[in-house]
Amino acid sequence: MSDVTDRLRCEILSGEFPPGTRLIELQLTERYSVGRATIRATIVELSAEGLVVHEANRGATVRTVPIQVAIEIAQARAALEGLQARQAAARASEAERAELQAIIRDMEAAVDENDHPAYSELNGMLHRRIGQISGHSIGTELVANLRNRGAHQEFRLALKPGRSSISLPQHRAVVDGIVAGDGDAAEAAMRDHLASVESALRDWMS
Amino acid sequence: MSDVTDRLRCEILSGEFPPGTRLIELQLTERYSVGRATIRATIVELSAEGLVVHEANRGATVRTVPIQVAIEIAQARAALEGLQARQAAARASEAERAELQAIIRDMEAAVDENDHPAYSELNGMLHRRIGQISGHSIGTELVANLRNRGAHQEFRLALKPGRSSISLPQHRAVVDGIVAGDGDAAEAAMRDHLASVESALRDWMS
DNA sequence: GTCGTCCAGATTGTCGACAATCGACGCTCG
DNA sequence: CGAGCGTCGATTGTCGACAATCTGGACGAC
Repeated sequence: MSDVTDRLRCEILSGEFPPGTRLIELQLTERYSVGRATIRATIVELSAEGLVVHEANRGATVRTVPIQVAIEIAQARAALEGLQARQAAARASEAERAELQAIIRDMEAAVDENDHPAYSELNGMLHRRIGQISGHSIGTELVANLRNRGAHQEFRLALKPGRSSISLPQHRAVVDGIVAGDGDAAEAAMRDHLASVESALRDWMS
Repeated sequence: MSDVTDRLRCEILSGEFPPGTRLIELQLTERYSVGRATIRATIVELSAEGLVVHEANRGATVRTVPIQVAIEIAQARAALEGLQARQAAARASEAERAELQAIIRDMEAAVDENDHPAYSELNGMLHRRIGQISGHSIGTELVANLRNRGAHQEFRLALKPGRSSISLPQHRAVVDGIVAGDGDAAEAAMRDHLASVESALRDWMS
């Protein structure tokens, strides 16, 4: 919608407004130099995206995502992205298959060089690209929503040492399934991958 | 949020505003006797729910759902509700298992009496209840969203003669799996059920 | 006759101001 | 000294008005 919506969303995701922060309309008005009506619209929108909660007459706060809900998010993503992986296996063109393999190669290089930011970026790109290739617009939309909600936790998880060496072979399995046109394998690999994210979150619970 | 949001959502779902209708803010203002700011907020909200599309400087229209997208909705629901059915099988209390069986019995009665509205209502209640029992808040939220978006098509599909006699045994299989505590069976049955919805939609495509 | 331009009406985007509501502080009373 | 109540500041909900933008049709040039 408005440019302001993107900016606020970005600042929430980057941790500028930590979870639990109250979003006071007047403060945001002067921060972004727009009227309150605009701020109001962005808050309603981000509320629908699940990034903020908006109680009547009590204003909006940045959503705090309990570990339990982060686990649910990972489960829902497993279900939806598994579906996407299956369809991507059936629909990917030759060029797209090569592109996915190239991303995997870049990820291997990033792991070798211990370049965590690059790996994280490639990770996001791989998931997004598979969604696009699947052609599943609804799934892509819902997954983007879920990714927003879980961004904070995923960010922390990615920093855990040794995490990338666990997830890399799982990603490779997903891409192998898609390249081979084996929808069952691709879906299973994707669900495995996100199940491993889920169990890592459970460990983190303590 | 506002009471107006619920009213407008209801009227869209009931067909008062058919897909493609332009939603003009001034008309809605006088229809609901509220200011334009309120209407604006409800439109942003319904837009986020996917019920209406809202192009910049061009206003809002009731979303038209092409058959292709309706199929995607059914697929995404299959993935998410399959997950819910699995978890419901693991978590349902004795009372809840009995409740689900009671709904199935009521559905059988509705089919016997050819009471389509009652069957449709029970159908919705069964799916909703399974979502609640699963305790999966994220999944429940996403499924509610998807149900809204596909409401028109599902409505037409439900009117198709003989449809209930196909879907009833599928529903029974889902509940049987949950009652038996067999998560795999419950998930498979739910996915089967929504796959059959998908193929019915594909038939309807012609 | 057709294309491009321009104008008028309609509709949306944004703003500032007022009314309604909530939370907290301080005060009084038991 | 503690509980209940009233008041006050802060924040949100709503409204009307103005500015910006888009749509459709009329007009004129080629």
